[in-house]
Amino acid sequence: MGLKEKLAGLNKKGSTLTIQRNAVLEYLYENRTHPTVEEIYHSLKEKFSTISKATIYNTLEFLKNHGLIHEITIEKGKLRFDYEVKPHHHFFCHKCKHVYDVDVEGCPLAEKKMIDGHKIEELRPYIIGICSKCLQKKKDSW
Amino acid sequence: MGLKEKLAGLNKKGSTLTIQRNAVLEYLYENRTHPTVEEIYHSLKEKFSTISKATIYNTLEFLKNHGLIHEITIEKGKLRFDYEVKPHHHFFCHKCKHVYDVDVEGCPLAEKKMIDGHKIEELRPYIIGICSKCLQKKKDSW
DNA sequence: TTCTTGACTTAGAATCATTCTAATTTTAAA
DNA sequence: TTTAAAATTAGAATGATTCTAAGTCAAGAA
Repeated sequence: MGLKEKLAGLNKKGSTLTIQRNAVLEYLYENRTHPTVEEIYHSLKEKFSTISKATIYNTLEFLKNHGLIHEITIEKGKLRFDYEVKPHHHFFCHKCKHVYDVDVEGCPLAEKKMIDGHKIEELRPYIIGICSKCLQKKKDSW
Repeated sequence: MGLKEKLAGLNKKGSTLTIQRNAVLEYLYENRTHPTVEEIYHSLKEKFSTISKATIYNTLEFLKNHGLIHEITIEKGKLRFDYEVKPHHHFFCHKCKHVYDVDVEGCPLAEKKMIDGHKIEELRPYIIGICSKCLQKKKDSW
């Protein structure tokens, strides 16, 4: 979904589109690197010197609850966020700590609404390993 | 894999089977509820009053690195651990914070060693939603 | 426009989870 | 036994997230 479309959805009764919320969503739109909260905060702080970390957290929670962004819990102890909400897999390299998007066809859960009587709201298919770049680095060092 | 089998594997050169490590592994064997670090610590503290949280963390890391247990990062901000290392899905209920085991047949990643040039070491297929019990509670309150 | 009310933002404190440190204890091997 | 390496311990330090209370802003009513 485009940025304008998402922003428009926020400007309805019950929710306010503030410059901070605009800035966070725009940052995620432009940075598809699955940034951490700290990265988002640090970058926005340059533009908006008074922006608070609490606002970053509140806004990310707000955007998540409106289904506009996804939370990623692939790395222990810290949150990352993703502008893309269409179902896709994430690959985490435990060497360089990068998160890669991966497309996997034929997931049997893709269209399911329920499993074992539980209501499915979101899929978080994570893959852990060593990424192609780090594999190459290792080869080079031989 | 049985508990004895896992314990035996630890008693080889390069690794020591201490009573603390024994206790942590045994706790996970007996408690398949995907406990948090705090839960493990709190419970073991009753048996071994001097056991340290650092030991819990060290031991969990040690057992994980030996492939005997799995780390679960399904809930933001805290680690959980699983005695079962055979591939299976986890369902997290964001109402009651329980983690359920779920079997999903036909995962296209099941046998894959590589994807997009990245080396796959571990799959963490997480599902988020509302569990059957919490759905029932909601119905009851109507 | 001005007023009012509720929603949002802010800075910093508080909390919670995890890691680090340095001292002590335990273990395995000589 | 003795010794050296490995493991454990208590508590401090760090890092991430949440909370708090005060101040600011925005949208609708008068």
